Amino acid sequence: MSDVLSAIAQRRTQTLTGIVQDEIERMVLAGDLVAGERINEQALAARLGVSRGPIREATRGLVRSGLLNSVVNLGVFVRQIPDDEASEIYDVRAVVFGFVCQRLAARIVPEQLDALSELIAKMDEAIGRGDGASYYRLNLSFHDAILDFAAHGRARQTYEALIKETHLLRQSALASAERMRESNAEHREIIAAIAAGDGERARILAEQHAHGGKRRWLDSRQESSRQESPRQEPEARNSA
Amino acid sequence: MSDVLSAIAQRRTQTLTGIVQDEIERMVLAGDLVAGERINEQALAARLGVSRGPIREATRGLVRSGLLNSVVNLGVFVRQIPDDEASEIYDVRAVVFGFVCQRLAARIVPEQLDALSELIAKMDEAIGRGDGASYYRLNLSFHDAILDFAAHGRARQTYEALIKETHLLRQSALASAERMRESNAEHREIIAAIAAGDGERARILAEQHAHGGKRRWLDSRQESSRQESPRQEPEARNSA
DNA sequence: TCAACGCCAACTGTTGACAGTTGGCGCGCC
DNA sequence: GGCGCGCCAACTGTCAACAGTTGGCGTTGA
Repeated sequence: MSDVLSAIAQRRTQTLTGIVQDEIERMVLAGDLVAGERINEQALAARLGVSRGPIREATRGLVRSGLLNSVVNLGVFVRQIPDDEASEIYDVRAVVFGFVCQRLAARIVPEQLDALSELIAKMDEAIGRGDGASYYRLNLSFHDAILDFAAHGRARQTYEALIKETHLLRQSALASAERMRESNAEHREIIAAIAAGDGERARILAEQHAHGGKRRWLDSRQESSRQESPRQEPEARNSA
Repeated sequence: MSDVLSAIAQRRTQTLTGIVQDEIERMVLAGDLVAGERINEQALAARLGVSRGPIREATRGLVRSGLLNSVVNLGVFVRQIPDDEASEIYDVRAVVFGFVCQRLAARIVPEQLDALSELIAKMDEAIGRGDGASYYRLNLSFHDAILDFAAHGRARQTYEALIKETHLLRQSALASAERMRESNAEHREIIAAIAAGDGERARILAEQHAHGGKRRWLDSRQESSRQESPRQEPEARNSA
């Protein structure tokens, strides 16, 4: 948090709103703010040493991008994604990821292929060590690398926006070794198709992989189904 | 414009920011604000009878959704989409539209099929009359109907966000009768595949159709290539 | 004549204050 | 004791004012 304050002090070059926006986004994605929680403007303003203006502007932006949820006269809340909508997000993510992999198959260069293979190997190692946290991180890097190499700014942007929303889902990272192994096997297949220049196959596999993520999420959800009921979130009540 | 004022007066139920946001979005999409133009906070605030706060919050949201572009200390500008990015937007739009059509093929009901066929027939009529404006409107309705019938909220949301951005492109509607005819023939093929329940084919055709839109845009762009050079827009200059 | 410097108006970034709303707490009535 | 009403604190929505920055215009000097 102190580095946040310093950021505000230092960079007068970028606007406070931008900094606050990044900070709120970070807090949400890091889990400092859990889904359904209200964001207290005054408190946050005081904590970041700014007035409520920049806070409000920042939240307005995050509302638009789907991370937050605004209710008139009650404030903004960290968005709670209903199950059916989460499912839809996975669907769209799948087709975008499929497109990206297909594109990558047509333009990948050897050193990129090496980098991806190395990530897969490292993920295997992490699974062997039972190191779920490392696997999670490597998995993100893997998908990041693919997005990078595909060099399609808009696909990347769309994909990342969707990813951020799925981060709002509960316990996204709790994966069994079995599931990790399954997932990494799919990675290997995708890369093989990309390496072979078979875009059509890469796309199909990538879509299946993303749908696998959806299935794995559903499974893990079901396992922990009779946990505490999620807190109630005020949903939009627009009369218009 | 007067109805905007009344909206502000009447509905205290929704926030001014929301109304302002809708209004700016409308102005941008309607062409009242052209790409590259700056949005004067004071002037707009005065015109809508509100203070600068709601204006700033509204613009912040639209920046996040890609319609506007903010430069520190200079203000917000109607976003100008570079050609390469426009091309990317068409790409993503294509895969999303493909997905939607594939999905629709698996769930369409007869009356929906009739509605779509009727729209295609009306478009043919419009082409026959040389009525480009009607064709444009019907074309939007057609795609809207498909999005509706597919009943996939997130795909729809993603697609519409992309559509809005392409509306920022210059002269999106100037289409020759030849292009309209070509486009509508593609519509017919897509619907035929959907009617046959052939999702795979519907998807491929839908993607080709969307890419056709990209090509038609490129063509029309090239025709009017040596028009006035687009005004310079201050682009992001984030030092961080 | 031209270039560089400095002043100035306009506008954005930010703040603090005011007004209206919401949900809860306590009091009073049944 | 339970239910309903009204008051109150907290918070959001909105506004007007202040401070800093930017780009342009005029001036001055070579």
